[in-house]
Amino acid sequence: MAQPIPLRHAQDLLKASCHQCSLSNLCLPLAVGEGDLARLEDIVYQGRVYNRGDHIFEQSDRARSCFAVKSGAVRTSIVNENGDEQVTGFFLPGELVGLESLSGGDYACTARALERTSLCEFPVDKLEQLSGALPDLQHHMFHLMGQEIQTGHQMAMLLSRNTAEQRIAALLLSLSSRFQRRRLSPTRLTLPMPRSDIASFLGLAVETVSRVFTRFQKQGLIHAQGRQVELLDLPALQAVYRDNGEDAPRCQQHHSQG
Amino acid sequence: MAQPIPLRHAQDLLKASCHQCSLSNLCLPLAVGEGDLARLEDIVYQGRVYNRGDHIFEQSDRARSCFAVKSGAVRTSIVNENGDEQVTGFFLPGELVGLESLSGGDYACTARALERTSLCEFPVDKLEQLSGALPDLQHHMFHLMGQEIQTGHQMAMLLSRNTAEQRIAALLLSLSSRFQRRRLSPTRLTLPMPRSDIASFLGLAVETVSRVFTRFQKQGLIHAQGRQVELLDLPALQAVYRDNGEDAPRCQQHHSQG
DNA sequence: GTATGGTTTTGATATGAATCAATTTGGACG
DNA sequence: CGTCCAAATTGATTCATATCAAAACCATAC
Repeated sequence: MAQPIPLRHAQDLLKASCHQCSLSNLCLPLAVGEGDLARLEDIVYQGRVYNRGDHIFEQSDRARSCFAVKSGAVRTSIVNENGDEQVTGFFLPGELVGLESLSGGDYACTARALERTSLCEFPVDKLEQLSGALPDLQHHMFHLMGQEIQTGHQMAMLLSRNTAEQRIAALLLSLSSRFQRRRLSPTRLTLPMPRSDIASFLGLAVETVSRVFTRFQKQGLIHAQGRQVELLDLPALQAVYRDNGEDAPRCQQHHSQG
Repeated sequence: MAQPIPLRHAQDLLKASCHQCSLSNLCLPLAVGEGDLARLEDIVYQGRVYNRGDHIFEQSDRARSCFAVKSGAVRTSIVNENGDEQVTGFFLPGELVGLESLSGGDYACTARALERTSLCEFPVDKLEQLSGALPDLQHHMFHLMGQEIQTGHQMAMLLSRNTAEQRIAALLLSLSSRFQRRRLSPTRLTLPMPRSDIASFLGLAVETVSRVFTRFQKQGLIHAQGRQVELLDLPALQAVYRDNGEDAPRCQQHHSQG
């Protein structure tokens, strides 16, 4: 049942046409010049569509590819030796999942679709080969991986130094700006993940996440209806993230009560 | 005073001789064939020696190089917008510091020597160039960066799911195996960092670190005398890391109450 | 329309680690 | 050899969040 790489039918093995992709300015194609784009298209497969819960790759399977999200959303998670799982990332359209697979060996995490999702698949060996030939692509891969390392450090900071409120504010703000990057509303979001995934990702209990959502709502920072979230006061959320309980607000912005 | 990149005297700008370096089997040279080693040596500078506390590079400075530790130890840290600092990593001989600098732009963290330390310096532009020419080197760079991303995820897991005891056990075990890689004793370590750095790295208060050390000592897991630490019972430490408070020990190992 | 199972919310309580406060240790240096 | 300052330890108390328990909500299926 669980295939390392999903079985594909012939008609699914479509060469992707980055030229026509609306995400090309967010995704790998942005790294290569018009002239070399064809060579990137040569190695990419437009994969099948995944339904909610479908696994894209599984921890410990041989790492063959990394994936770009075309539509939908992906979450990655790792399971430690004790068997408990932690969500390690959420990936939205235009973002690359499984960059660690470039380390060779096996996938260090499991990737699943959070909703109906379509992906482009980049076989690591070909991607590596092409990177050797296209300095711009190599540069961009280094860039992306470096970013991912930095994100990890930010995450460590968030997890070890920040309160539940700050962590959730940070996540909402991150999602907001990533939505904006795609020219979607930065204030009206539909969260692709359940509260439990948010909790796992932020190192909190589900109950805490729920409580913070209601607290934010009561404070007028957000309006949340299940997965529909409206960010009513971005500056205030930023303030929460920055100096949650701190007495002295650094800037002139302070959020309204009620 | 604070130089982005330390000033060097002419005699310090020595071409490194990876051929003769005892760490070549742990460091970048291991990636390139005997024939290409000279090309790597061409781009590496054997930097000056750093004293305890010397900064190697500073957050927000232009990222020009990454560094391999030859001897001594390095710690990296980031400072967030609130101004509080978090230690993000410790680097021992044979390990590469500042891989994120390959993302281009500025350093995302500050690196300082924890003790008298000597480093080799790899200018990122040249390293990138050479990676394009030497597939094995490129492969290795991807490998290292992928590893670093994975380490980040492990860290996130540790910080959000594990108790103080588990975090400290994990750190001691990590140091132990990294010492062993260098053919040093895996049980008698001299910690290169103060308790406060351990605390910051693991997201704990110094007091907690101190308490756990004494607790471990009382339980006969370690013998600690300041920075001198002897790991008396590695399997027990592993057990602590795995299933700290859990009722049912998974394996046959249970530690003695000493 | 009503049953069903998972998700989310809410409440009460317990607890691990932070914080505050003080003491001890140990190395650097005159 | 004693002084000094930073690092480390120990103790008492507080607090944020986990945990336990239950209710409410919501989508889907029947």
